[in-house]
Amino acid sequence: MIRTKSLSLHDQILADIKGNILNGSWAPGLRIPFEMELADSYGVSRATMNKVLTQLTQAGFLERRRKLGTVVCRPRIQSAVLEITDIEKQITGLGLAYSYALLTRRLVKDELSLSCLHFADTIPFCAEERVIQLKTVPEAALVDFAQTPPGTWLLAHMPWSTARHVISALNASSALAKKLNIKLGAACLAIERTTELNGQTLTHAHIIYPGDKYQMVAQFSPHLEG
Amino acid sequence: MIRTKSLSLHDQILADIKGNILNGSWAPGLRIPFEMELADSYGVSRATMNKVLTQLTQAGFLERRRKLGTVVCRPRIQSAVLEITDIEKQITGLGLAYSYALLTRRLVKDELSLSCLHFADTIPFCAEERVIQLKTVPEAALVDFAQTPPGTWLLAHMPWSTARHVISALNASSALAKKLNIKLGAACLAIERTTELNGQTLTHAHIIYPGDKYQMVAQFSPHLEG
DNA sequence: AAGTGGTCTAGACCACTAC
DNA sequence: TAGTGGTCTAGACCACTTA
Repeated sequence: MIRTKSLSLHDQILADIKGNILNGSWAPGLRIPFEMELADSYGVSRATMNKVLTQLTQAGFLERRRKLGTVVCRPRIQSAVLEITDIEKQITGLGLAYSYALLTRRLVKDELSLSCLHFADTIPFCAEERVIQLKTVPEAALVDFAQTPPGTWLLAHMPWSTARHVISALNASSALAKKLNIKLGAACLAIERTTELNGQTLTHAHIIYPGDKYQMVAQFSPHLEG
Repeated sequence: MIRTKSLSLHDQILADIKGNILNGSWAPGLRIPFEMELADSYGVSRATMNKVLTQLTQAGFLERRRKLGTVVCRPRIQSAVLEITDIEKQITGLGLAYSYALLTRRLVKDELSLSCLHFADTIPFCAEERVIQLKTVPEAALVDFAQTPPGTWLLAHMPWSTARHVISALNASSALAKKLNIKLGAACLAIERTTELNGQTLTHAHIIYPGDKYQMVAQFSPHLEG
């Protein structure tokens, strides 16, 4: 094992074992040495070794069973980490100038409905339809969202929440085509995001990107750097 | 704190603290008690408390700095876990019958190019264009892939690897429309998957779903169950 | 200089499960 | 019943950062 300086013991060992799995030295199905044996061979305590093996197990590389031992898992191209960035950051990250326009704002019952556009260098980047539940976010009724995009405002004013994203493809309707300045029927990428807090819906966003201007990238990298 | 039986101490404490953050009791920016104080208040050792706080930090809920203390992070709707399942499992998971057809198979230089279709109840579910690098997977040259889909075969015969997914929307070309039995220009969801092993490209897959038949779901659930 | 988190150890007991 | 992983503790030393 190559010992890199200024890296903790367990991180070095983790990188080493992960390397064995990723380069094929430790094939899926292989029963690897017992925790105590590994601890001895690396010259560390069982606690440190356990920390490493626990992390690798949580990351999906290993499967452990008492008495049976530790086995290398079959790869499952199954869960990938999808980066869903704030729209403003998406655009400025591309080196473009960001701007924003509120199209409509309607307040019906306990729902605030917003329709807005996000621009990259004055070109429409995506269209957003947003519904905010005022029962859960009453303060939103007092904001006009003329300057601040609802996503940005909500991110700053909400506590932690969970979100569910549905990604789909659709053909641009005439209204959408006008908004985004694209051809009627052009393929678009749609992201529907439902944000919840304590099981209650906070907000619902429908964000539509022209298919030729945007694509999402998901990296399968089992929750571990390296 | 509610103590659920048959759950480890650190898991109980983790659920408790995560609850405080998710329900807003501990707002973003709040400096929470020091590790020792929390350990005392929960009646556990510092090591156990550290395990909990380390996990929450890795999950993006907390930020810790020596001397300064531990602070609740701002939420970042940023990384979501995207489930990218095997196509056969996708279809059978919907309660439909899976079948598969190989359309073309060409061997040029060190690349094996395949074109195939996946069916759900005899209806085209998605089209797959696949290129396998024979330099990295020489065994693939001997397989005819008439019965076994390349994705399934590769998953079973490859060691661990990393993958990068690019998700986009496109209008169906005439050739694609015929294959999938959809209208010309219909919006489709396209997934481009590049699989690497030790930095070398293993295989490249281009999978296209009719936009009205399939959508992807990504759940933002910061690497922790609950 | 002091205080906090980061890491590591040695030892212990328990729970699960193959035998 | 024996062996392995799961968990927890008490104590220690170090590293980083603020004061």
